[in-house]
Amino acid sequence: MNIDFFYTNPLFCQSMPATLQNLSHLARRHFYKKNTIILDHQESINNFFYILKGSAKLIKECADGQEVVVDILSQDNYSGEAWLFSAEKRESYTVCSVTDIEIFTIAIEDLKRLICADQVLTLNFLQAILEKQQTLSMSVEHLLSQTAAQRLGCFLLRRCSEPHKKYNVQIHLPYDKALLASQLGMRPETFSRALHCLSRKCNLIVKGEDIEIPDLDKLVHYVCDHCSKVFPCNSRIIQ
Amino acid sequence: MNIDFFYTNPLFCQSMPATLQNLSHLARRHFYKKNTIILDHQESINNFFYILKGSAKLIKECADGQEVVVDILSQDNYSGEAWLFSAEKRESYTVCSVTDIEIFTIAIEDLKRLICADQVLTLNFLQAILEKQQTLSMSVEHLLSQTAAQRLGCFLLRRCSEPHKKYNVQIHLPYDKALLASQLGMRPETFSRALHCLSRKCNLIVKGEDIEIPDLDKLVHYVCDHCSKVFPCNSRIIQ
DNA sequence: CGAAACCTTGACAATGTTCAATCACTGTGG
DNA sequence: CCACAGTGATTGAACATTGTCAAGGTTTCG
Repeated sequence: MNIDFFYTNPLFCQSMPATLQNLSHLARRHFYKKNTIILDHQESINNFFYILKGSAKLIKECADGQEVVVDILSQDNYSGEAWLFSAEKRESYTVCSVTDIEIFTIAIEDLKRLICADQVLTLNFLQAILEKQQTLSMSVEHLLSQTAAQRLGCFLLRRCSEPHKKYNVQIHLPYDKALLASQLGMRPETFSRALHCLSRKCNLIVKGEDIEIPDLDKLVHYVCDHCSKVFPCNSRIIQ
Repeated sequence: MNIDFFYTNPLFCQSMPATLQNLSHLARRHFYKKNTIILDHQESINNFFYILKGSAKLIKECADGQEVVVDILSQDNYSGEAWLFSAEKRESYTVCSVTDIEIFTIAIEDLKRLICADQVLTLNFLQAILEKQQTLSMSVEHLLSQTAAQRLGCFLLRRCSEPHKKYNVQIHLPYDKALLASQLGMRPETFSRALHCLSRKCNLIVKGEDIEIPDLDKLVHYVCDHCSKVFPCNSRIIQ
């Protein structure tokens, strides 16, 4: 892959020149159409991947056949780092594109070697993964304590690009309502009702995938009173 | 703190001698009685802590006063690493002892300096935090897809010390049922009913805090069919 | 024994799921 | 251009799960 990417990307750029060189040799670029499996169970265990453009969902499948969307990743998100140091690899997931997508992959073993040989890269990964951990930990808190409508409201708030604009904020939903629903831990029907509930209680105006928030504080009050964080909280999801 | 601890602890022992020396100078040991606040909001932001003996709960408080138990930590667990590299520290929690407890703390800034100066320590932290991340990610999956009874059953399975013993397995609940309930994301009443449900459907025999599982496979079937992992899964919680 | 803490139970309310029906939008072929 | 199929979104009704509140039971410990 083009070395310029690694020279400018925050996760990699501070590494040693030799590391960047190696990365550019070992990373493989891929393009996929919307709704295709981009990493199957086997591949997801052995590869780190980074989204250059587009978004993808991580799907876990249960013994009984049910599928759970455990995460949705967009540009500059990545996954697969979980298996860097773990010998036992019982767990796996399928990665499926949500839009047309451009990614690069690198074999876990190769990445591990590079990380172990470069202190700065190790530190960058440590930092990046701590940020990811905070988002995960927030998800847990929300699933434990918030209703469906509050989780949806929180999602909308985290998509506000200018947190200090308080009136007539415009938002566009980034993907299918059904997919969004599963990310937020609810059925599409519940999602639909939750959105309706927010439009009643917080005066949202919903037009298909476009949502207008006339008075942000109303939504903040409805959502953030039941969360330990203070709006505008860290875990923004602007894409 | 005694340097011997650092020389033998898996998270620290491979670091450079100078690092271990520094750790032992900078770490402060503390003892607390059951049910006391061991780190308040302010302290939890500025300190890494490690449990030497006992257990503690992490509590987040919402704007409306409600409290959520986001995690329960036991011996050799730690927390506070989230703020190692994050400048903005809007989030915080209170740490409260669940048993009599012995911990050591170290100022985040000190730990950060040591980590940045020691490649092996950085790698060890990266590895440890990736393991933590897997557990968190499992929690999300369970909260998204399992019922209260299944989550409880999963907890019980993860406490089985010998995964290959299939019959008449004995388990002891590690703390209050109410606390356990909140960790599993349910009310005490729901917990009580979930336990009752398991005793009916999977033949568990409940005697106060002691539980006997005559036939493990029955429970595994009830719980793990709705999970992407295969029993005995990695995330054990034996204490 | 008696108080306090913890746990359980029942009745009911709130929330979310399931299933079926309908609607809205889009693209296709005639 | 229209009819039609297909997909995604919404709605209603029945149901399942979980939460809430109040009461009563159990255990522990002085």
